[in-house]
Amino acid sequence: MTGKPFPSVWLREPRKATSPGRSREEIVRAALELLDEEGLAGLSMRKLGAKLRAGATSLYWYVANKDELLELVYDEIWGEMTVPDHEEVGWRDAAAALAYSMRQVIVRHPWAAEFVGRLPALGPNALWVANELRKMFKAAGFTGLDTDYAIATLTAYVYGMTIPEIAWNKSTGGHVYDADEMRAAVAKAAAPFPEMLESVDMATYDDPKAVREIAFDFGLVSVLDGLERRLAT
Amino acid sequence: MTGKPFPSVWLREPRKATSPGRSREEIVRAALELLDEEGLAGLSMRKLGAKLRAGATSLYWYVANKDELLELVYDEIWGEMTVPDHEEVGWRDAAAALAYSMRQVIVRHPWAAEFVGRLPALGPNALWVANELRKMFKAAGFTGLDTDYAIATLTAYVYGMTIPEIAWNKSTGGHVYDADEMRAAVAKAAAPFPEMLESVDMATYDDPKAVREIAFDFGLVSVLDGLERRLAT
DNA sequence: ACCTGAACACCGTTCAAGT
DNA sequence: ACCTGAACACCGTTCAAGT
Repeated sequence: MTGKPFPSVWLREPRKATSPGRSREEIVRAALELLDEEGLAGLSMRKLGAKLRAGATSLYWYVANKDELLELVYDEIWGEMTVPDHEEVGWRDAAAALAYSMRQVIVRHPWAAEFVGRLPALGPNALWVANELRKMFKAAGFTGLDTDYAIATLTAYVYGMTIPEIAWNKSTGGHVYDADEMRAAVAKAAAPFPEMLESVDMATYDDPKAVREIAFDFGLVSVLDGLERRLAT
Repeated sequence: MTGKPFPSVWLREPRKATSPGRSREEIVRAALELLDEEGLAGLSMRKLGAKLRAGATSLYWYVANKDELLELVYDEIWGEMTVPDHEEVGWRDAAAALAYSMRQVIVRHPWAAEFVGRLPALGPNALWVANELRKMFKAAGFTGLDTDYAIATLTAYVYGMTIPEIAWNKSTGGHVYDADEMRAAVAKAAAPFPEMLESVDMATYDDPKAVREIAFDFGLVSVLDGLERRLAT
């Protein structure tokens, strides 16, 4: 009963509802900007302080530490999701649209890809999205724990497809590489594995962005098909 | 033709095949130990140097920088995968077993969960696993780019299911919380979302580990069913 | 060929002191 | 109630100097 308290920003009261000068919201907004511009490694309390024309240590009045600030910013991005009305378009299209939106949010905030493995999404916006998914899958016919499993499966797919894609983007540094050059590099790396070479010859490196879209679709259809099959039995 | 070189450890030659005193392998092994014990944030070049009874800066002779070292260690863990023979057990069981093994590897090295979003897995061990998956899916009947898409779908599922699980483990700090306490916390957080409360009443928090195993199975079966359906048409 | 220590430009966070 | 600067214990990395 009186165990350790579960540690998360979301279970503590904010220091104040509002305040005249700086505020939690202002800090979170500035942090989000800095993260989008410079990435997770580019955010420091000192830089953030400077951006707000304040001493780095002033922020500690509004936020317990950097991790807590990141939790707040992380939840912020899930507020950007566009969630379709499943009663209009049907559960399957709604779930697919939500998956696309989720992918978009992560692509728009690449630092989030690194953050998924660090702290769980427990903020109000994340809960809102989870709840919308729940409504969709319940409408689809899932009951009991199966609803949770179905939600986890879909979101897992989106995370797992998007996170390594972001990692790839980072390693190429946003720079678009020449298709032939890329092919040559992959051919060299894949040399010990003859089965892999065939895919190198293919169109993959001419329009990587298009291929990724198709890949995402392929997997999404597969996952939704698979989930639908759970309903039939 | 003469564009920027694609930047990755794997495309450069190591400084030397072997060396008498310290070696790349020794450094990578020590780094892996440190990462497993203290996590990604717990690894510093200084600590690693101390562990090897060397100055922190000595390591820079074997490794260009910390990121490159991490790339090397990251590949190391994919060498721990147990890959079944698909000709013996059939492609579907083989793919499932590989998925379990992948999950195990990440659970065993939680720092990897954070790393997936940072740099792509391009090392020899990662390529080996990818190639094994390729053989399985080709045996299943996939052809052309569909083979790549199927591989991406399965691995995405495993990553996406495992990475947030690790994040959750981190936030609870390895400490196992009382089921009732947990229920109360979730109930509070989920208060604005009536649809979510039902799952709080369920058995989820009594044996979270078991529930996660079942969830993983549920999703894995769904994904494999969905992929199998791509073959039928 | 390999290793070292000093040095530089950074970090997150605490805390006494100010207004 | 809010903000500050100094201070502490850290970082990754460079580089001239040693053996």
